[in-house]
Amino acid sequence: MLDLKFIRTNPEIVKEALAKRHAAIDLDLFLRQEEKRRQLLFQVENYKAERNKTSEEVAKLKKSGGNAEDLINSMRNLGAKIKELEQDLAELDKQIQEVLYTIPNIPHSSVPVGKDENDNLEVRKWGKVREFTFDPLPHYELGKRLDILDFGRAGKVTGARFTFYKGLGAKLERALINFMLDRHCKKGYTEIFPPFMVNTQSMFGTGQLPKFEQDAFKVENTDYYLIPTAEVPVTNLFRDEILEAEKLPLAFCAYSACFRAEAGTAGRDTRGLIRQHQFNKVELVKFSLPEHSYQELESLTADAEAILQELELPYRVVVLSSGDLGFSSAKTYDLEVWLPSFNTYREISSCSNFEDFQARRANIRFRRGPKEKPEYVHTLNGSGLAIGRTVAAILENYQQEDGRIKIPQALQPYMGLEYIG
RNA sequence: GGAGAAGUAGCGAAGUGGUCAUAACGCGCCGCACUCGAAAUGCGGUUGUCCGCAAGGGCACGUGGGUUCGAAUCCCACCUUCUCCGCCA
Repeated sequence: MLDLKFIRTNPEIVKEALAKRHAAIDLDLFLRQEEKRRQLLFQVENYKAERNKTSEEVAKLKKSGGNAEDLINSMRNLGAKIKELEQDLAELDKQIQEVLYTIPNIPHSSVPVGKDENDNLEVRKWGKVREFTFDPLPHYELGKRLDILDFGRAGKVTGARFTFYKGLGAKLERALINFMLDRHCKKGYTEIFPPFMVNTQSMFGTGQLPKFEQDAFKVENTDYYLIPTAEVPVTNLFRDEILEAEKLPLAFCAYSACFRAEAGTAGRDTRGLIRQHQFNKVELVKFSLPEHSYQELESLTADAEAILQELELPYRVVVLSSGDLGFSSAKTYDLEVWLPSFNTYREISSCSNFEDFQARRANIRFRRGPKEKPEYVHTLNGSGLAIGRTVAAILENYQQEDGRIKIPQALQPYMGLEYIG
């Protein structure tokens, strides 16, 4: 969420940001309400100051044995008036918050202005796309033939967009999780194994709520949501806390299952591992000083890229245009891996700098020194990487003419073999 | 799920209707003094937030309501933690 004071003093910047994102929010109405709120607040506080003063006099009078009846009677009206105004204020507050909570972050100046994903800009490309001497199969076809992925029975047992991994398929998934966590830990990330459910407050803190409720799975009769990414529990680790500046940056990596309702994607990527209601992911999360967050974004992105490089999977990096940028993000790089069956690059990681947008929602702050005012940290995160899509990429890119799958060199110690099949 | 206890500053803790909330007292932390230096000792300082150019004022004692002229204090609901019982991997 944006700073209310900032919106008030820089309405033009906010309007421009909203336009870049094609977000329809009536900022002028919002600002008028906000003005009204401040007037009301001022009035209520004046009344309260009067009440406090009089109450003190009552106390003094009673202590010295005097009669306070008149004062007490005169205060009855004031109390009622305060209560009434406070109700008005609460109502106005609610209206303002409803809008405030749906205003997206301001895109960073380096973000290309654009309409949608078609305006994303390629930043760099890595690796050589393989030339096949035979017709490559899609990963779901390979998975079925090798008997390592079972989509049909998952449909029976649970429903569409779920998968059973089996035998070496299951082992490959597990090997990738361990491989990625090991690599990130070696680079200084602290491993976290988070809860896979979080409460409403946490979902609000990272920006999933209130706007994107329909994308999440809620556990009935509880205040819990299945996490759509480990970003949510890990970023909320320090909610309502004040960190010491010397401890920053903090870097965490976390494996978790991720649960997404995938609302509005009916008919898209219905086959295979690309779009599931449940998938595994290793996530990177950083808490940074504001002045370092953009260099942290570069290094976090590089850390995610390093996994693809070690696995020798061709990929490219794109910077998302303002129209494609996520709600909470100020700048996002997507890593897209080459998938032969799609004959294109598909997203396998998304690395974002949220600046203080999440920190303000979740109230995560730091202090530069004793006596200094607390400031909001900058939060960042990125997939490092999505496991299911990595499995798909390995199956497709490493398939052999005889139907076997070669295991990437770096992963062989984790798999204990060179080929599946 | 049942019974009991507790939630106040970084930690421990006092306060049981009004001059006790910039919150006693203790520990910790920071500064100063003493010292060659340190320990010990002494003195001082140590919550956050909102409105306001400022002066000044408001709010917060787990959370939300209620009673009252006035609530940390009384009442109700909820949350969390601890102890015991039950169940369970």
